[in-house]
Amino acid sequence: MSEPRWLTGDQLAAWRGFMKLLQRLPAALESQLQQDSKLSFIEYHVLAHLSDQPERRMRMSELAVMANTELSRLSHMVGRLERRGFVRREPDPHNGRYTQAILTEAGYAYLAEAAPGHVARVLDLFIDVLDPDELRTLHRISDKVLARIESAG
Amino acid sequence: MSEPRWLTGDQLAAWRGFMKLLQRLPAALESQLQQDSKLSFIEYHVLAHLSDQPERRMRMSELAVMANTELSRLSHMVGRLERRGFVRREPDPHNGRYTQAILTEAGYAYLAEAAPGHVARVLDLFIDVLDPDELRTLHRISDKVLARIESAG
DNA sequence: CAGTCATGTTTGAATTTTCAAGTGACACCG
DNA sequence: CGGTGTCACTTGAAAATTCAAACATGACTG
Repeated sequence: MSEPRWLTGDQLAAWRGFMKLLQRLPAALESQLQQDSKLSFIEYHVLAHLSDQPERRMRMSELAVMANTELSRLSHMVGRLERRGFVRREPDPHNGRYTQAILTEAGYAYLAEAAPGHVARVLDLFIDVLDPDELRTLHRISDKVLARIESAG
Repeated sequence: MSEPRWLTGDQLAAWRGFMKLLQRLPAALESQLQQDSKLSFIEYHVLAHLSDQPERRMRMSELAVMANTELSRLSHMVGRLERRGFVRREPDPHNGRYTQAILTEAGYAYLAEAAPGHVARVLDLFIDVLDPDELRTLHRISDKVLARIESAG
């Protein structure tokens, strides 16, 4: 058994800061969405992804990937959004195994109302704080780490 | 009502990538901890912060700040850790309003088992993927965004 | 020194998420 | 075509989290 390797002081400080960000930024965005639109971060993104789609509809499993969530969680979540009238579900006419989630008119309207406030907060708390170079670096960092996560399984 | 501002293409791409990271990195770390040590990310950090403390004890409210969590959640969580024998609680002898969470011997031993695997994963998925310059930039980014979140309330 | 107040923490109920098992549609194999 | 299998999704129960209210201790006030 080899001596386990630990983080250097700089690495630890950077990691701690980043972890704090990991916790605080989503919380800050959630709180705005919750307050102004009674939506969670993920619910917002489910609606947003649907609205980007040609027919405002998408398979549950695709949607799960896009929203970075598990199918089961999505299924419960879409059930709730359905009860609110924002989404409805239909079996895919071409293949009954698939279910399509469809953004309703009411859902679209609701999203349109919620979006500007959310985007404003993303700009205010995140985008506008960073200079273009930092944003570029962060983008590269994200891709690198994500690639590593993929390959590590 | 002014035209709401939106993100540029580059900004959007960077934001999307970063959001994905925000979702995937904690999930990847959690899954290792869960698998190898039956601890959630936050539970691990609660134990870790306690172990860093002089007497391996800390007030609940301080601990909540360090672990970036709300007091209520922490209280439930410490209750669970207590049932597992890793932590115990005592009222602060100097001021009965405060509660101190105390890491037990068993909790310390358990953490000592869990730590190397977790650290190895942080190194593997995160630290080792980035060069020192990127890590420095990320550290600066984290501090800037966190400062903005603080000041925005 | 009783009464009110503020603060730190806990508690229980409601909501959400996770986990494991269940269901239904299609594909394939004999 | 009848099984058997697999895939996409749903469901229900268990676990965790959030939310609001309760509680306890000490501080301040008249």
